[in-house]
Amino acid sequence: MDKVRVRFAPSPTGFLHVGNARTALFNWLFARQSEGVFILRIEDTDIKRSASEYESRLKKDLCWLGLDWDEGPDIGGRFGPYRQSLRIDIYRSYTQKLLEEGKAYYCFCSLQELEKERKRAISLGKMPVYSGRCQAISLEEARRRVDAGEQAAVRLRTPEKGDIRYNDLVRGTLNFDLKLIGDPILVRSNELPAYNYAVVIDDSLMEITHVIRGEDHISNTPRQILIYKALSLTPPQFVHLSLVMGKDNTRLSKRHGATAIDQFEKQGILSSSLFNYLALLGWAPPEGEEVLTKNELVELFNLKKVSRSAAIFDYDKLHWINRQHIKELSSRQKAELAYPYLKESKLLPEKMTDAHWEWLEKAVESLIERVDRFSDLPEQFVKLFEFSPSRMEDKTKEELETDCALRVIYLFAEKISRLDSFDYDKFASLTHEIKRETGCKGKDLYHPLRVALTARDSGLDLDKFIPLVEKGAKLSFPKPLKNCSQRISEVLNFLK
RNA sequence: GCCCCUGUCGUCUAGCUUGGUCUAGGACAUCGCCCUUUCAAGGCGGCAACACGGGUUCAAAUCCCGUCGGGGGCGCCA
Repeated sequence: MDKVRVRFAPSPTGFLHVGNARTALFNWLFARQSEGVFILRIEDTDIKRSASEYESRLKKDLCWLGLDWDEGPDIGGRFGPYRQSLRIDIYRSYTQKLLEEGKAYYCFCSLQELEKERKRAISLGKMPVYSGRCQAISLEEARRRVDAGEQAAVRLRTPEKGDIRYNDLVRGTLNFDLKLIGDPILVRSNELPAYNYAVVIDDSLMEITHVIRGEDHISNTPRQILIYKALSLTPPQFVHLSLVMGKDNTRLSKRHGATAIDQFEKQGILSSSLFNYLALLGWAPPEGEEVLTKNELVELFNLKKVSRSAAIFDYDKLHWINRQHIKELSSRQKAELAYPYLKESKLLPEKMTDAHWEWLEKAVESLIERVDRFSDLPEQFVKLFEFSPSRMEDKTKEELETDCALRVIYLFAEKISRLDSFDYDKFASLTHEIKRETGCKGKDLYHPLRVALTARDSGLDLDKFIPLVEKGAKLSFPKPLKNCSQRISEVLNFLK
């Protein structure tokens, strides 16, 4: 079998979004697992909408996701250039050939005329198809008119009867009636190639073996096959992927949540998590194990097993997968990933000492399991830094005012004031004494202490909380961390 | 409107090619229980689907036909 060559061919008219990214990812996965070549080609023939900022954003996002290309703009390759705007001469030479052979013809119809015909066809309940009116104009006459400055597009002359069928790797045989396909535009009157034409020439010249793209291209495929035929070229294997939808079953868009790839990055979704989730959208691993690394996915992926029906993007599952991937990180990695969010929230200083990092590693290790993205971490850290008995909820405050609670807290305050240092071991022995002296135990003993130390009725285990607060109190933070003894005396003041 | 694609738990899916092993499996979400001084995490368990109607067959999620639903396309956009 020939070496697999696939391509991702975005037009630089917007950011890389989930749908495109998944198409790119499936192409990449297929290329890597078959030890083939993954090509990036920029389809920038729509000069009005294309912009180079988008191209660099696209490339940046692909890199972040870990989709590296073997041939493409900037890095080049044997089949360049990889930007369509640089290939205009190539298309032009093919056009001349088609025109001479009579396989294509100039069309002088105005946009208004065409629009009118289209509307009429629809109102008659028919598929709008170009009438073929300009087919009769001879090449000599057409050239004369073009030289005289008349605007003309170039159309492919297609057969009127019969059908076009092709095999789609995930959908099987697809059949299209030629009566419903008009003569497609090859070259627009501004002399730039139309999408269907440029794609065929590029895919063929770049020796693409498999065209893996979105389902929205299914109906372009017969037109493209017609172009391959006119050019005496062999079409590649086509693979049409179903589309990605939002919760309400409409095409995924901003109102469903994040859709641009860099938004996920900003939220603290690991690229390995998005990669993993995207691969699972429309495909399932044979053994059912869903949390997978890039390498495992390359190994297990099977293009033929891709689902034919549209899939809804599920943020919950993405988040769950992200959690699983975060767990695999080392403490240091977690801390480094968490830091920017915490610095941004003014919880951590600009300059971090070794002691800060050591503390942060422990803090993140304890708190990360309560969130599924790094962007949610600051609100967990706030619970550590913020201690204000006066802002306690009434319900929580009441829990402090029971008989047992009051006795426990006062006794604890008295005992802690006699210590010059505090840690969890000391906490354990104090509570042991308090239990003996007050007779309060279990929840009656621990819960008041939790509330007194945190001003909240839920949170970290105290064996994690106490060391964090005690060690943190010795470090400098934008907003200082109070130690246990400070906290208890504030609560006492508050209760008076 | 016309053409094309598609239809298994709320969601992603396994099973469908080669009917029986499917009282339809897994995962997310949800609910409950356990663990636990709280919350979270974790462990265990529950709820929950073959779109509908006809065939074919001893037997259909699996094959055939129809209906309905969802999506896409119908550009000198890509």
